[in-house]
Amino acid sequence: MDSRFTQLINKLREQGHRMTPQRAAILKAFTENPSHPTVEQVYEQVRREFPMTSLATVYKTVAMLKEQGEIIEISLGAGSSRYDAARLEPHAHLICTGCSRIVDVDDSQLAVAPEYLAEKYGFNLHSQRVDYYGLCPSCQAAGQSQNQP
Amino acid sequence: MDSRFTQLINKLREQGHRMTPQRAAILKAFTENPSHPTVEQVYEQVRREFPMTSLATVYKTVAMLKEQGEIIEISLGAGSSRYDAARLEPHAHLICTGCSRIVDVDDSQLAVAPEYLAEKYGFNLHSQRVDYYGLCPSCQAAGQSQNQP
DNA sequence: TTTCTATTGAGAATTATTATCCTTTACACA
DNA sequence: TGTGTAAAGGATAATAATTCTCAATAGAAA
Repeated sequence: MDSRFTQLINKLREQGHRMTPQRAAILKAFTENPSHPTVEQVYEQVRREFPMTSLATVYKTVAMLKEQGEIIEISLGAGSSRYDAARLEPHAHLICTGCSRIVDVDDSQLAVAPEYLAEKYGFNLHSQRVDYYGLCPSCQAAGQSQNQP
Repeated sequence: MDSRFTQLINKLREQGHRMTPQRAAILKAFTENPSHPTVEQVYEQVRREFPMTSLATVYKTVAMLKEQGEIIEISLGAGSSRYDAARLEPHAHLICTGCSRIVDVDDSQLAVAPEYLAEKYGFNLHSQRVDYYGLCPSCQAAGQSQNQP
């Protein structure tokens, strides 16, 4: 079974997108980083291998992935957006308001009722976002104050 | 029983916050507008009554309300954040990716498992965000394309 | 009233993201 | 293996949202 990275490369190629070394490195960075990185973080990572890469290229790649529904944007209101391209199956996030850590949560209990809502309100749903905000164990221990999301 | 607006005014007063006419108007605009307005929209509304009000004042008020946990920010990645200060009870949103309309959803089925997660992952949760993205009935009828959130 | 300090207003500054525009290059096809 | 062409890249300017700054104003407690 192919990795998410390989699958994504193939899918994009089939759709007629060109595969440049920069683009492949960006895709690799996004799909293989489980910490929900920012554009800036991916940019730094890619630059270690391709030092001439432009930040604009990372943004353009993100825009393309969004169009394809292959990346999920987690915008927290303040600072840069975080991205989740490692996994597409619907899942929830635990977001620490102390240190901004984002933890993925897989739980059958969480994938609730989109089809029920679709019927009740007439919406045709295509994606979802379920985030819980709070303090992670280490920030609780450190006695961090709770900033709002 | 007092309105959300009145309750909020009282709570803030008790906490030692001063109540200026601008601030009261901003609070009223946020708490009594059910359409999840942006800062800019509240600013426009408040200016009709107090034309000298500054946009910065609205932002400062939002920051204060965030600190108090009295407003929920819905940042959509592109454009301005939307705010929900009309109701604090946990509820979900149906967000139309065609016209950006945000519909509140009250449903017991949706308030899932925070305490369960808190235990499992050791997080101390204080708020949540449950958003479903899709097309509202009128955008479906209009054949709008589905932009990602 | 007076005093004290939170709050305001106006605009500058900052930050993230998008747009521009010219160059480079992936890739289909000869 | 070349070649044409349009997609993609790079550098930087532009835009948009939000935050900061600081002097002036005005709640509210005494």
